[in-house]
Amino acid sequence: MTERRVPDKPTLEGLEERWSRLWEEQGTYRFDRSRTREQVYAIDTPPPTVSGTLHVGSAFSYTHTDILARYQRMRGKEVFYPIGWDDNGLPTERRVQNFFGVRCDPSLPYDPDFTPPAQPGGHELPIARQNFVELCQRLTAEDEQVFESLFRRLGLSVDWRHNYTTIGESARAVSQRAFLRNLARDEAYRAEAPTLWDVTFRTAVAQAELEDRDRPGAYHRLRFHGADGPVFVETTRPELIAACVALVAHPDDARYQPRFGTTVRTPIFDAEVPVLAHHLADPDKGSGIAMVCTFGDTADVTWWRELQLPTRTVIGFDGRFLADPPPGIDSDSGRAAYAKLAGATVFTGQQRTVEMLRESGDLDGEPKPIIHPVKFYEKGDRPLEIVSTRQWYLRNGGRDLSLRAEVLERGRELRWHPDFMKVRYENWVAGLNGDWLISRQRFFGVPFPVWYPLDDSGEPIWDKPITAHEAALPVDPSSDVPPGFDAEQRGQPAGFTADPDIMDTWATSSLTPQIAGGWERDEDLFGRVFPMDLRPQAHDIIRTWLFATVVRSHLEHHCLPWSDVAISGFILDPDRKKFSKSKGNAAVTPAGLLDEYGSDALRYWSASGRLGVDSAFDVGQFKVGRRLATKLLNASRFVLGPGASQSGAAITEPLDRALLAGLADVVAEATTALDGYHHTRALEVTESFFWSFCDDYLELVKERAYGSRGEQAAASAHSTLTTALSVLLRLFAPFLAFVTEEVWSWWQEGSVHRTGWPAADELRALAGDGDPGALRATSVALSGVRKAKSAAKLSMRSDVSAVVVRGPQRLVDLVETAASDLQAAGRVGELTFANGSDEITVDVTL
RNA sequence: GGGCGCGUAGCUCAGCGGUAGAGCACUCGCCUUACAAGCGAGGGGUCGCAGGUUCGACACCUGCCGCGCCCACCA
Repeated sequence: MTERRVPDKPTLEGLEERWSRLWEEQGTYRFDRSRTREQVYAIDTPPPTVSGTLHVGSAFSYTHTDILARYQRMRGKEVFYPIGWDDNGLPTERRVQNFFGVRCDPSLPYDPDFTPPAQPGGHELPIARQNFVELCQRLTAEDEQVFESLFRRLGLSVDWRHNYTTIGESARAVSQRAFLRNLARDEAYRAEAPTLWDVTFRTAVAQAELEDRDRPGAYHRLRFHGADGPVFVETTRPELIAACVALVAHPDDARYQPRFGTTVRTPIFDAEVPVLAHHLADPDKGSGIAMVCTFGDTADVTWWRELQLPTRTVIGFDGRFLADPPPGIDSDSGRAAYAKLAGATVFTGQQRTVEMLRESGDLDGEPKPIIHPVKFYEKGDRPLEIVSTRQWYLRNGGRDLSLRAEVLERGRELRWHPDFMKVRYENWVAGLNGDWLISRQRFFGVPFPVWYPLDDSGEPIWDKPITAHEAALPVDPSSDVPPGFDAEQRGQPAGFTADPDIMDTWATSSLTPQIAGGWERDEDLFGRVFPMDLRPQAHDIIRTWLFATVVRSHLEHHCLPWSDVAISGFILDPDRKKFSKSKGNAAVTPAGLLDEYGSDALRYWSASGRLGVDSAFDVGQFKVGRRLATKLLNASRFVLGPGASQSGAAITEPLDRALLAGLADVVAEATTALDGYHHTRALEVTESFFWSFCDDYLELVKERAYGSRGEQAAASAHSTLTTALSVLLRLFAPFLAFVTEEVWSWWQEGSVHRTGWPAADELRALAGDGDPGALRATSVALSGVRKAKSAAKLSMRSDVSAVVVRGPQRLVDLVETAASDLQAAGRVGELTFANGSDEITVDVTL
């Protein structure tokens, strides 16, 4: 046995610093890339958005992943556990804007000597795109340091050498390469179409980034003028009358059947629009006839497309009314009315429109206030508009039903933990209403590796894009020159121009298995890790990250990107609302919690949350976790304390064998649970066994271990204690990474996290004929003795003159095998046994 | 409107066809050579409601109620 280094006063303080440093120095979690795919367990870790502070919910779910990683590593798998930072995209842009008080103005020239203002001023300072991107890189680099140190402190067993960022060179190259291949296979295409548009950020957004929010609105009942009398239409968006291109009612609606094929004139603007039939019109909504505008909502888009209506655009990219009226408004009165709206915001435009409607008498009655859902960009704070723009799309099954069936099938192939989360994927895919819009009119992201030739008058030829060579990736088309051109030809007639857009951040993060795995960069590595084993993530991004990753892998590799997905729940406020840091005291930030309770306590709290289940934040679990970790230190000190040198001795005592037999059952159950991704169950059975190990077994064998019954009986106890401790430490290791490593280091060589997971059959061999029931029954008897002392308000140390143990013969026999231990633990003078009722009871004579 | 999940002790949650469980909180004890940031003992629940299946239901089925979330072309 190796030398023991058991401290006199074991403590949790300082363990995190010490062990995270040693793990790094010793390369404990380094991936051994000589292993084959079959020997590897590869994890596609979510790259967190580095936007200042980590949410407790993230600490929660990242710990789930780490538990699985540590388990697989102990099972003998070589775990590929990289991590990345999601730094590209709008969150970073916003943070940079606020942090430095700047905004990106792409029309400005690059200033190589630019330094940001020391104090952000009252208004945002416009700076060049390149200067802006440099600030983004500078700030994210700082944020990433903070995140890395926090994750190390959490004890995540990632291999930090495989760190990547979504704005980094390899991520840009992978994103661009995958895009070029999509383009070559006609999976990516460029089209001009009505687009969901955020007027604050002035960018297109995708269906997956929408959310509904309830907002106040009002039904306005408008009078349209027809040859056969007025038609009344109810609308929440009267300001779009100028964009009206038709009225639609249901084909079966008798009220409007006579009108089909006729035209009416719009109020105020006096434009002529047809009355048409379409099955999507709902006779029960409003007056049963809807005003089709270009574009008020997605239903308008459907009608516009299916009824082949003209386009009358009134809202610009900035969310304001365009300067000139759309086609169709020809009368002087109509043009005059429009002039009152030109340049106004949507809100103001509505107010002015209502005023004009009142004046003209075309508002029937008063507006009826309602609360109704309005579509927002999830990161925006103004309602989305729909404008017609030219954008890049990626086919994802939104339009092509056979592709949709394929990606649905991929979803079914995937093993979901928990299984019911699969429904969200299927709901989402079934509800897709278009392909994936991947271009964004923003600045800090991966540019499209594409240029356009300019014709002789300097206009881009959009349908003849010039693509970069894969070998040149990553490229920045705004500074790099396309194949076959000179730099001087940029912007010149017959020259070229860069695609101005960047990719949606999900267009990059949907390729994390390829980025982390070295696709087309390190094919040897890629072959050892792809397709991966596990995608861990939360349920809010099933429709984005998970789905998009499945699509990219399906298109490029014709397979799933991973075999299993583990979905973590959310952490909610104690009042069941979504957790908000703003309520905030520092103790609910991960750093604050780590300061107060330590990593193992935080890991314990995380581990007690099942996959897929949202849980209320409860500081109680932190206390329990910390107590467990402390208990582990103290119990280990006893097990490894003086006299504990006879490990390896024969385990002869029935009680000892009973303990090991029970532990074998625990190992079996924990193993099954973890194999099935039920980490909470594994922790629960281990923890419960451990507490009874401490409270009952340890107390029962204490005297014997001190030598009260001679060397052989003591040796049996010590051998059992050290064997059990070794097993328990390994069962706890995935959960309590620090304290188990600390105790392991007192008496073992190497890291507990690189030792083998315990085997139930080896323990059973040691346990021989041991019966777990013997320990259970003896514990019940001991408890009876304690109860008698407690009722008499005596110390547990006080002597008892006589005890009779009664119960069914079989159980009494089992207790009798541990008679001396029971006698010693209970300080019982005379111990006798008798047949009795159907359970163990004790008669105590104090 | 459709779907998913949840509703068990004051709180956070396990359980699951055979007489209700844990931790926290609470009460009462105990300085006990691993641990007083500890240990021992105890009180506390008609398992959301109503039907049904069954010898037996907290568990299975049906319907309701409540909470949360996802999805939906929401004029």
